[in-house]
Amino acid sequence: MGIYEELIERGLIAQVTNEEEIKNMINNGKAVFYIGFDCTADSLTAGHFMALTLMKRLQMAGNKPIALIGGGTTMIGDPSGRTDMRKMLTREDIEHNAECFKRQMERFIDFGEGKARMINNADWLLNLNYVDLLREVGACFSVNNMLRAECYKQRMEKGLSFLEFNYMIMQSYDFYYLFQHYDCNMQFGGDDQWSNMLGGTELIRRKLGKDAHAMTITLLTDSQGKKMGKTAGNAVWLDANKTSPYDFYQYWRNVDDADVMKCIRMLTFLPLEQIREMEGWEGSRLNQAKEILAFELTAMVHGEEEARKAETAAKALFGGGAGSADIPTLELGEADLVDGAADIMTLLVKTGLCPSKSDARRNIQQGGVTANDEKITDIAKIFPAEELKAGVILKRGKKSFYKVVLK
RNA sequence: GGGGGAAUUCCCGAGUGGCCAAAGGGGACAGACUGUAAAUCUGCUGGCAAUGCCUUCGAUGGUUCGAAUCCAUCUUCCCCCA
Repeated sequence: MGIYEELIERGLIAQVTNEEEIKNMINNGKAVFYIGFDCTADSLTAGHFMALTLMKRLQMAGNKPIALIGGGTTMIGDPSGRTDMRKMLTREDIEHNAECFKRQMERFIDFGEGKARMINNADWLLNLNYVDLLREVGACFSVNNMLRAECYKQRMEKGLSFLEFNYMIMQSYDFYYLFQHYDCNMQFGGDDQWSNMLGGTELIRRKLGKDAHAMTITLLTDSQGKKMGKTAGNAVWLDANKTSPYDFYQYWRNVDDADVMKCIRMLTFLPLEQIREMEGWEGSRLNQAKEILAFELTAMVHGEEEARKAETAAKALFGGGAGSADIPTLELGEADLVDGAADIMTLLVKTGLCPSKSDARRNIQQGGVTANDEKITDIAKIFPAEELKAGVILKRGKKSFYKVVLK
């Protein structure tokens, strides 16, 4: 079974320009492909994760990935899949973000000599001359066709700035540039990138008379059709400082029943035989699948050790016992005490379990707070120093907890 | 360039001088039920030294005892005409 067949079975491929040629190319390790990453934040997210694993899969099959950092395209902002314009980022922000991306990607992809490359499209896009560009590639694009592209269609309702309209041209130019300078013969991207990607193959055909390929990855959506990798509108980050390994683990541990197997198939590197066996799991047995999913992904992003810690912490907490050392801890000093003690609401806020005291009060009043497994009913509850020295485990709701220790 | 309309709390969206920290819905959070799932029901949803006080209805300035609401200027967006 070739890598192409594997990708199909895992449900990763959405659209391709030419199935036969692409299959041949990647099964034989002949592809030099790129995936673009726009650096709109200072960390990659779970949404990028699938693209990273795809790069890795293809790399393992002998193909050469190019991670294209969008230092230039981010200056414009991709309107695809957006109903409003992105906020404009400064050049410094973008450079900083690109640096962060680079560090994170190095964990997944082997950028060793001749194995993969990381390139920033700022290197060529930022120096383009407007008139030259218009003459060179502008002539190859039909506005009529561009407007027909799905990504612009939606925006025709809400408004689309000329700036964003040019995104497709920039992305196409990237492909054109990489094709010429790096022998890049294929582009990968999320399915929402399809029209932008076709722009590139079209440009290469017109300018150079050669064929280049494009292939899109199925977007990871949940059973309700929403993009996965977000909680309450916030991204799940790959950076441990922005989303702790424990939270990352919990995100996947908590996916819907309906979505587990899909996630395992699409995101993990478990062998297909093993996955096929799991397909039949139902009901509460799916909890096992969720544990596997969460562990596998956390291990990939944060390393096995962190994954194990997250797992034991979770098991200890949900299993009843609460003695694990691997749970997030807040260390207090004498200075944090008032009259040799600390009150519950302040602790809840200090640990970040509650965003404000008002919220802390609400949670207590609704019976959602426990300390060492004892329900707290008094919003004025005080913990004396001796108790804090031994360590107190605070829980807000079922899934958030923090250990507080007085040093 | 001309004309018309809009901006409200996490999101959608009511509110057109005091009864407005601002209806309703969605989401989020908590509780019950469960399998750390889904569905359902209940509560809750600006902050604080909390029967009160402070900050918030695009921005700034003004009118008024009192402004989300009225006026002026500005910003952004949408629609129509060119």
